[in-house]
Amino acid sequence: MTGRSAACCEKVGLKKGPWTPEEDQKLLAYIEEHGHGSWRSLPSKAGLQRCGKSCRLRWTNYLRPDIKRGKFSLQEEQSIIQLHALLGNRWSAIATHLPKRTDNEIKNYWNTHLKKRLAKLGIDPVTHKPKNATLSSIDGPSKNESNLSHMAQWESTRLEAEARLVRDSKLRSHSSFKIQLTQLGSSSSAAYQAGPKWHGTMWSSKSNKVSAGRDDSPTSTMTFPDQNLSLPAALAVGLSDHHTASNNEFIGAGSSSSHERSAVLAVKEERNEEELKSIGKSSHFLNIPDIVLFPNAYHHEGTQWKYDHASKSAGDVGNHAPMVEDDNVNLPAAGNNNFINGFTELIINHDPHNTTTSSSSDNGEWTDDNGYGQEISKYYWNNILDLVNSSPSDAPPVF
DNA sequence: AACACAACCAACCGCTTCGAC
DNA sequence: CGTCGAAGCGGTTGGTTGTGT
Repeated sequence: MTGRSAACCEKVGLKKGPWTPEEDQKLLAYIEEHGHGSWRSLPSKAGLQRCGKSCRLRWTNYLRPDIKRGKFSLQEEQSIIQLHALLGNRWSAIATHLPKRTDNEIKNYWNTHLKKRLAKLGIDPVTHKPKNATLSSIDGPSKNESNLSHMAQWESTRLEAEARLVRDSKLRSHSSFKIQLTQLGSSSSAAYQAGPKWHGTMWSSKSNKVSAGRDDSPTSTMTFPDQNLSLPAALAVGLSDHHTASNNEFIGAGSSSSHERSAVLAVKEERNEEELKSIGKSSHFLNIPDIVLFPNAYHHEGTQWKYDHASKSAGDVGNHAPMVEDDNVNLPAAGNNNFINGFTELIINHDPHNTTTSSSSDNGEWTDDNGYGQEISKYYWNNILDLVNSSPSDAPPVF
């Protein structure tokens, strides 16, 4: 960017640059007593020689009391990576899933740490796919990959909607509202019966809880004709005062393709603030295998791979340990995740548990020569999609 | 000790979106 | 419906700090 012309700070005498402790104190004291009100008028009232915008940024990115500072935890890193895979550079949306972290902080952390780490692993930080992957056939993307992509799109939409919910909940601090999805027909609808993998893990527990008292409002199905899969939809929610308003309004989920699918969402305002807060929690802490992100943190002991916390570091990506499945390694475990297992089987036509044959190339990139790249991609995207499924047991349903 | 380079991150700019009028 | 101000958002900059030579 060239030639900064601070449009909002054109007024002569307004200070720019780093904030001093005295300025921080003035801003804090004023907001604690009066709230921020109008940012434009705040600086003069607070005795600050700053523009309102600068004050707002300082408050939202640094001074706010609910901000957590300091190192990002492994779980936070995983969440950022996986949410980024779904949402892209929508930092504010990502931030809503990481409590007490600002979008600015997440963005900085991504640009300075995570993006580089993924690049070193041979994963394109934009597409989140192995750079040299040959996952697509010569004729183009496979059906499975296509479906995976579609699902990722849906989840992206849904997560964005969640982010909006969380944002809106903050704006509605004095009003409670509830959201309720209703389903087309009943839980015995064709869509709902389509597959135990979808039904049982990805949606049913959540949608069942919120569908009590359902009315006859239409709901959606998402269908993958190739696999005879359909999803109970309730996938996307855009909820804000002016966008959703009345009961049972169609929100407009989904959009994209010629694929046979439809989504209708019925929403009822009936969600209290605590529920909304929990939405923030519900999608945290996803599981990209540590061994992928921190291969040097693992070492072999006998027949097992062990995790060494001291060895884990951002730069620790040079030597790759083999991908193994072990209690000590954070991989999706067989049998404890119906959806992931089922979906994995759907997209990759071989034993999903056989992850022991792998290697890396000399330049440190994951290779596809013997399936390593595929394995990583599989786990990567499985875990991204597992996001939906990762609600802690104490968290109320998202939908 | 001095310098060069890299990494980090707070703060900035400008575009977009939203809401009031 | 159009206009305008405020706020939100993402990309980028540049000062500071850390590390290597």
